[in-house]
Amino acid sequence: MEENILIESKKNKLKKMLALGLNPYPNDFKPNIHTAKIKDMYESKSKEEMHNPSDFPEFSIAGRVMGLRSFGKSTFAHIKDASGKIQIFFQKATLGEEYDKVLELLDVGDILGIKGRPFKTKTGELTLNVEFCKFLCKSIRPLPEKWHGLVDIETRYRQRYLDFIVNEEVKKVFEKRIKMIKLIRKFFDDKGFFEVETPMMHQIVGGATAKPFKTYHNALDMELYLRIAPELYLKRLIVGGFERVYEINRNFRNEGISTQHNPEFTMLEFYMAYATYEDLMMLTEELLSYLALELNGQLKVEYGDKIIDFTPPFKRYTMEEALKELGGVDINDLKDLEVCKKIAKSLNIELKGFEGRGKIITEIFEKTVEDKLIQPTFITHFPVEVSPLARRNAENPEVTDRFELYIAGREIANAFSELNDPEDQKNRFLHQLENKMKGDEEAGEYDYDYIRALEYGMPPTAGEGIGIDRLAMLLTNSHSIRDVILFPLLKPEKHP
RNA sequence: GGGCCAUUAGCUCAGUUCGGUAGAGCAGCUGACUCUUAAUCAGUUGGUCCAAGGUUCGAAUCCUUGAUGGCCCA
Repeated sequence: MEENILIESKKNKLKKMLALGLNPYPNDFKPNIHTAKIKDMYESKSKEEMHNPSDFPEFSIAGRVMGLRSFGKSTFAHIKDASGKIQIFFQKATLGEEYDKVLELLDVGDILGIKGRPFKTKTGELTLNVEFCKFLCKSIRPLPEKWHGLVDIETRYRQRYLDFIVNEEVKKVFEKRIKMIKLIRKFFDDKGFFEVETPMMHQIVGGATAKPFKTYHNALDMELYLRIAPELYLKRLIVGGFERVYEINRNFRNEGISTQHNPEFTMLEFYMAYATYEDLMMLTEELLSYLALELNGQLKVEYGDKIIDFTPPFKRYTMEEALKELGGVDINDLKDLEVCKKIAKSLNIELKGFEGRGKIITEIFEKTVEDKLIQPTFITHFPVEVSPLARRNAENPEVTDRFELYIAGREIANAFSELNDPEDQKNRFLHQLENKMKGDEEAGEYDYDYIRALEYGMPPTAGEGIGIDRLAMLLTNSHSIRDVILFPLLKPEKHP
């Protein structure tokens, strides 16, 4: 295969290095400071004070060369490390013969170790005057163009490392996501929750309604599923006496990919004994307003052309109220299954035959109301049929003590007071099995051990799940889930 | 699953209307240059035009199928 001319040019420099006895990939240089720290130290000094490098100490830095401006006997470049960038200045007067050798071998993209003293240039930019320079890694592929950077979305996702090298703002999104997750941990740790890890490989599909990924354990000759939710294990811990637990980890759902869906995604689930779904609404308001304030400095957060206001309390509607007030659907019509089916049909909702009234009402809600819920809004009183693990409402046993939180037209959180009546839970599982027989691929399975656990007794508990990726999207003003996932799933690329 | 759009040099993009020698900038290479920062100046290399078929004297361009990606809808 013919080598690209740019790669060939860089490989030629690599060969020259080898011919000169230089190791292109050594690991014996230790930087002693980050570039941002040097900038902090000398930011306030004037360029007159910093005219002469020999007045200042020598620093060792390491990073990637990000620009090369050569003038014959002197050359400027920038070095980029994890903290940022700093300009460096090579001078023949300082480096002697070493100057010509380095400049002959150096390309943008190479990783260098530099020792040098700081000064300020005519334009006032803090710069290190290079006194020693060592190649730490020779790059043999050209970087994308310096001005436009890397724009092609497919390449940005496939080669995220390149995206990070040339598109600085991308790193900020992920730094914010990481900070958000740290804050969430702090929030729950401070309230006495234990962070736990429960199995990712399940023998029984449960805890949510979704199609699972299947896998296989050879030694045990056993089919396993990647978990669609950790719920049933976390509640086993509540049975065991933990009282407050949370888990931040991956769930896997074998469904379509879109700007809102990645097959593996990160979920926060937490469970709190002796609490109700109403307590969790307050806790959720507290958590989200805390995150918005800590991450963006204010409770009003820009999201596209909208301003999302995280100031508590959030709006609350029962599902019926929301259908009536926002969806324009008459709740009296929804009391009859056949009328529900007609309304669903008029809204182009596809029914497979196993759906009962509760399921259809929920579908009508999603179709007519969901995208109108821009500001944070709790929707409560979900039908029992779509809430197989939630406690029934004391006044109306057809609905559950459950809420979903919607922001920017998307489901962000789902929570309920937990069903701890083993007999009721058993019947709900059996109903799920019936639906599975009727063709509901998302229906859960009967979990014998979970029922057994409930029979020992689970304290009254409330639990909630929050989609971390979607929350990160909101707080980083990102409009595709792929922009907040480091390596989103893509179809395989063709290699030449 | 359906509709629309995109795919041309390493990168960012023209060229497709109306078929007629494959283009620019950056990057690379050669040369000049000791305060630039998209350095500048002169010269220059580089192409499976996403893939496979078809129409045509002739296809990056028109047609068909497919691949990948994006947006919208379900």
